[in-house]
Amino acid sequence: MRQSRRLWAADLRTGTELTTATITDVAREAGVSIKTVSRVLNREPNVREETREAVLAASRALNYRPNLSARSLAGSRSFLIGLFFDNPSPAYVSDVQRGAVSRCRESGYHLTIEPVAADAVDLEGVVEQAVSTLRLDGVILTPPICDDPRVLSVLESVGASYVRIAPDREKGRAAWVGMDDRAAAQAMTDHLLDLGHVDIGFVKGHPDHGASRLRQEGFLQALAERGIAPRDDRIVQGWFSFRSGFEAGERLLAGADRPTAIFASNDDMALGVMASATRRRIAVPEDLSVAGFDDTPAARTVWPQLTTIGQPILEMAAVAADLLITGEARDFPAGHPPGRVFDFCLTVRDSTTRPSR
Amino acid sequence: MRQSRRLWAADLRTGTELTTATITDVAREAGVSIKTVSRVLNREPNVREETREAVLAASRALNYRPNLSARSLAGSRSFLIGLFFDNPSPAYVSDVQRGAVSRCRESGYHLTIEPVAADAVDLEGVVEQAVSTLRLDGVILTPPICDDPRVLSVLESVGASYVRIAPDREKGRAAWVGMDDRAAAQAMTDHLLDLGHVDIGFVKGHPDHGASRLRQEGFLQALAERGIAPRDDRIVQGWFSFRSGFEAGERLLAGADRPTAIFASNDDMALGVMASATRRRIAVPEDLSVAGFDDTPAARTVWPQLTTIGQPILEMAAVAADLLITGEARDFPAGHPPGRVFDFCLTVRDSTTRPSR
DNA sequence: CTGAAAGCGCTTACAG
DNA sequence: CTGAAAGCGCTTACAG
Repeated sequence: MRQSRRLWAADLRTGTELTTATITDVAREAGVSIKTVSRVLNREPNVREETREAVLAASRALNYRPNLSARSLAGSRSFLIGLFFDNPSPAYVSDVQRGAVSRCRESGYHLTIEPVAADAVDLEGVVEQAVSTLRLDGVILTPPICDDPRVLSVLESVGASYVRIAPDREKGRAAWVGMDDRAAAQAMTDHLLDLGHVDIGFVKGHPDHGASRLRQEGFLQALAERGIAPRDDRIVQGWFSFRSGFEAGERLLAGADRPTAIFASNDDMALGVMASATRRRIAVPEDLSVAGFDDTPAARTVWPQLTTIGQPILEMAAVAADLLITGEARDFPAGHPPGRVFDFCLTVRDSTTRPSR
Repeated sequence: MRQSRRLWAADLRTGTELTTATITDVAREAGVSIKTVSRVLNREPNVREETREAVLAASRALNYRPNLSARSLAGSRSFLIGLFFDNPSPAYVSDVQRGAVSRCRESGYHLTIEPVAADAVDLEGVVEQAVSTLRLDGVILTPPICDDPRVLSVLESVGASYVRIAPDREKGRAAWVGMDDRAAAQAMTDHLLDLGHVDIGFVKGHPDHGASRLRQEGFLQALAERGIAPRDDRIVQGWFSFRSGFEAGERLLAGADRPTAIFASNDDMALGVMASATRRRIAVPEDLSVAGFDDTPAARTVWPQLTTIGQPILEMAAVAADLLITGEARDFPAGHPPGRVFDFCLTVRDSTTRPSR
């Protein structure tokens, strides 16, 4: 039974398109078989240039849009990539989305999103359901989801290929993109040391995030290379939140014996440190240099603007999508998945300067 | 020809699932026809409870996941909703996504995203391409895309139903959800007046956004109701950016004749005003009360925390998805689409207090 | 309350 | 270089 009514004649008359042209319509218009249309659209070889042009012309004339459901059902690809995330930060997620979509568009792929809670009881269920019903061609994972063993296992069990952004462990398990957090933290510390600071406070990140450890290592490494012994009371635990940064600032800035600079493991905490300084009438950067990490939009939304570390998140996400689309994320020698380290960018703004004492 | 190999026996042996069960497998397992399985899964009536349970049991046993592509190709629904946005702000978009997805999950829908540039040359093309190839069941539009006549036209021409979030004009054209910007701005102004402020500065929003006009009207209305004549030099143009807020602050706070409170049309500008005050050693809130609008995360990431207006964005987005899923966004009397106004929330924090003079 | 048949719009595997 | 046939996994429309 024919289920949808075609109204080409009517369409031409009224100017309205109630239906969409199918591959059959294009084939008829071009005077070829649907297989040939399929060849042209999929850029398969062995099509005469003349035939090819006729198909393209017919396709354009009818404003043909291949039906993704049909392609997916018949073929092995769904042209859908899934992004699973548990909001590290809206700005970060936004960049990941834009980067991934830009690459997807080049190849006719689309991006579906699945915001999830890292501590959800049925996290695996949500992942499995989405991958199976949508037949996702690939999955992109951001921290901390990218390090959840349950998620990785379920993806592998259903045979889905995936790329991890900034994974912390088991990098030999699947494709990934990331940056060198340790080197970046070291570079920032060097920046402060170069300005003349020798007494630098450090606010640690959330203990569950692998990046926290690496950033601290980079900080200590930089000090060590200059022969500076770190003072235990200058290193304070934080949780990546504004409030934890504020509290760290209160501790580090109490009393006369205080550091001339503070390096916080992310921007939110750096803003907290700045707020604490403001409250104590300690001028930034004149009396205290403050540095962050991440280059969030907020880094430019404070006074003075924050010196921080930026990552090419758009590009990292685009490459993640690329690994999925090209199939590189699926086909790799066991234990040797493709991985790529991106450059960071040390952005010096107004919150750091030479020490006044 | 059979194209995919089924390896049930092997699966059982190895414990790996290389294939996914289909409706045929479930039907066989339950001893019914595929039509009956379809009925149960789609919650259609006329199925014996006993049969129904057998199907459900078989479905669970085989871990059956209906293939969305097949459902979409055969039926009239794709179970896909598209979200088109041009980043008003990452935090806003993030909330919209989470709200929409939460409602989608309840009904087995998924969300695809299409970040677009409002000034893109081929904006219509991107929209048309996505809607046609994905067979989107519905589209959600955020400002300023929701007011782009080209986008609305192309959606209507392909017969897509859509819901606009916070549209500014032609509300009779399609379904929408929104809030009362004027009433919210009036409430904020009343808050400042109630504290005892009579000389209040106002920073206008971006002239292209409908909300800007409404917020200014609310501000003026509140003053008018107390018989206070607005001073022209107390109203400054802004562009919703931190920098424009900072510059507005510099103008409003120069000299001794300055307002005791400033109401900025969004949080970013309010933060700019606060930065300007800090630079001028004007204490907030002691010497100057500052109020914002939007309740962005940054509102709590400053010192003092910002008094502002919050919107139930999650809920608004969930209702938008609901209107699409239930079909209410499609079937409505001409010129009378469903629309819903949500309550705002005046959140008083630390940046506003009684005037000191 | 249940099912057999046809069809959705593509791709795959072959044949020529 | 091109095409006819079969099939992907569902829903629709109909019959009983």
